[in-house]
Amino acid sequence: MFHTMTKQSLPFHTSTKLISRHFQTMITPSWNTHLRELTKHGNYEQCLDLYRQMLRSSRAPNAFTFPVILKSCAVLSHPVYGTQVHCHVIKTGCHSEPFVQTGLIALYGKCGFVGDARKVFDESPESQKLTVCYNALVAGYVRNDGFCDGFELFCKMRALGVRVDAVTMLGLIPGFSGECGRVRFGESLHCFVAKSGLDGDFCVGNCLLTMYVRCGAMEVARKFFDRMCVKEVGTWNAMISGYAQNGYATEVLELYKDLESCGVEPNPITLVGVLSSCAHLGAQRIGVDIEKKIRNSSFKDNIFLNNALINMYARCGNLVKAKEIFDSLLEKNLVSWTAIIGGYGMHGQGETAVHLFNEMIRCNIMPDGPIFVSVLSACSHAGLTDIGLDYFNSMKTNYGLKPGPEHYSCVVDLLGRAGRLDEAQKLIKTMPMKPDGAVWGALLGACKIHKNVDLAEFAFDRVIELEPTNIGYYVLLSNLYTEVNNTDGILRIRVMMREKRLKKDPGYSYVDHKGKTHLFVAGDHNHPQTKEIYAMLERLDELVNLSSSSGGGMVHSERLAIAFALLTTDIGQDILVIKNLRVCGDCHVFIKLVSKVIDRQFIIRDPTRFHHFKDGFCSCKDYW
DNA sequence: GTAGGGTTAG
Repeated sequence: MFHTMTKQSLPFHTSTKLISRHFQTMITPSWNTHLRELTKHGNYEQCLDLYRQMLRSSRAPNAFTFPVILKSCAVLSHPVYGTQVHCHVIKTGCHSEPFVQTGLIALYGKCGFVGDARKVFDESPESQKLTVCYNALVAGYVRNDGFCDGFELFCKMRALGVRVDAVTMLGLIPGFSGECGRVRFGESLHCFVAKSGLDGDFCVGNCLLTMYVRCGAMEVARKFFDRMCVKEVGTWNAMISGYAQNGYATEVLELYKDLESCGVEPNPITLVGVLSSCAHLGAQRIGVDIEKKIRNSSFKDNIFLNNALINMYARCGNLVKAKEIFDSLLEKNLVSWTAIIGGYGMHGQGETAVHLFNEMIRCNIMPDGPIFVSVLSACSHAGLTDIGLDYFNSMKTNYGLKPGPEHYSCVVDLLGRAGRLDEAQKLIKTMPMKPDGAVWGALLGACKIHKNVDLAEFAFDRVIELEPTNIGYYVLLSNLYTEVNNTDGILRIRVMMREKRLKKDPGYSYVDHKGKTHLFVAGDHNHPQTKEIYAMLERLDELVNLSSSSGGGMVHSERLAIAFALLTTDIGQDILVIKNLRVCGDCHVFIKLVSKVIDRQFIIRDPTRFHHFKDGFCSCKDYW
């Protein structure tokens, strides 16, 4: 990997020849100074390049050279070259130098060779092992899934009386993240940190906060966050990203407002978290403000931010804007493609999604697992069943990718929507892993569309075994029973829900109109324009019934929302964003049909939960 | 003149 470095990566804008002559006259300490300067400014590649020149000039590295070089290897994750440097260390007799040993332990720990790190650690005499040495190994263990070994070493430090400091905690704390069950251990570690007086370090605070977030203990995390005295942008980021990843989108937007009012300057990481929450809520207005901020900033070309913008606009239904940003990107990565393809897919434009995917392949970009989820679900929403199946098969044969349960659930959905329920069932039987809730849920959804009660009951039993509190599945089966007039079934589900104390939130749909968000629930009569809305709905139902038998898949609140939207939006407006409509085949058929009849284009965004509403309809709140 | 750590983006 070392030979890949270019001459351009050398320091100074002079020729290699000149540099060589310049450095040949130098003694080792001068080389060391240059090397140190380079790493100080984060120029690790150049540092290694200069080290190579040093060797070519027959200048022997010393105990001051190696820590710098090992650090560079560690940061760049160059284990192969790092091992070569280890040989140089031995040749020059520097292997017993404590600074060099620590560098080696850190290098091996960072590159995943924790066994080698341990070897170096064990070879070092006990009297020479200081806190830094332990810290490097503790962090090495924790990073490489060796939490128990790391914790054991930490206990040994305390038993031996080796000083434990903030950096020890920074290496150890991430090991307490993960499953919810560990949050108690995390809290006890937190107690230790506080007792030791190490909680004053804001890095340790950030680390503890992230630990709670990763445990999914959001309330504990928030309490801790509120109590933290020093909050720098990283602290806010840990909390914002934590909320965003755990689906607390409204909390993210609230926290972002707090951040702004505290005068903290957000960085790209902050904004990515906020944009992803805008995407979830359909809060395009805030997204637009953030885009303005980005365009006027130094990070306007940040690929993560641009991808987040594409994702936000696409999910908010503004595919034109999403595509505009996508096209303007000089550098597109797999995430950019996934965002735009997913966007077209979720709005029923499967053909465009597939076309873009093919274009991506033509550009020699290797697809990965997540992009196949976007492509497969695009195919299933657009009814491109066989194309979707071909893509699924190509995952393994053309790209060597192993389909995960998320891909199987897409294909079950794909087959199921097309009415190929037997094949869907067969596919589940041949899955190389245990089917998860989403797989059985997809089958259940398909059974609902095709009114197959027996198979639906079978899938339902499986899915509630895996996700007993997911109300959606109970509602799905109950709705199917309603459609086939199975009163016993409806009652049975109702009893089950009561026994499990599951309560369904009323389904609602909403439409943005002139700065107000109008919200509808089934059978809603609260809206001031109720009369006109119901008249319009009647007309629409008539139109749809005349043209096709489809359209029955939409619930009442959705149809009310559409009727209202058609009544109120300005003539000449060609894009209408209707929110919280379920993205399903029937829904798209209905929308397409209506837009054809009234000669307007509809964009539909995916379902979302929105907490800030009153009964009936709500006015524009802070977010819109 | 040197060394150890964490947060982050579909």
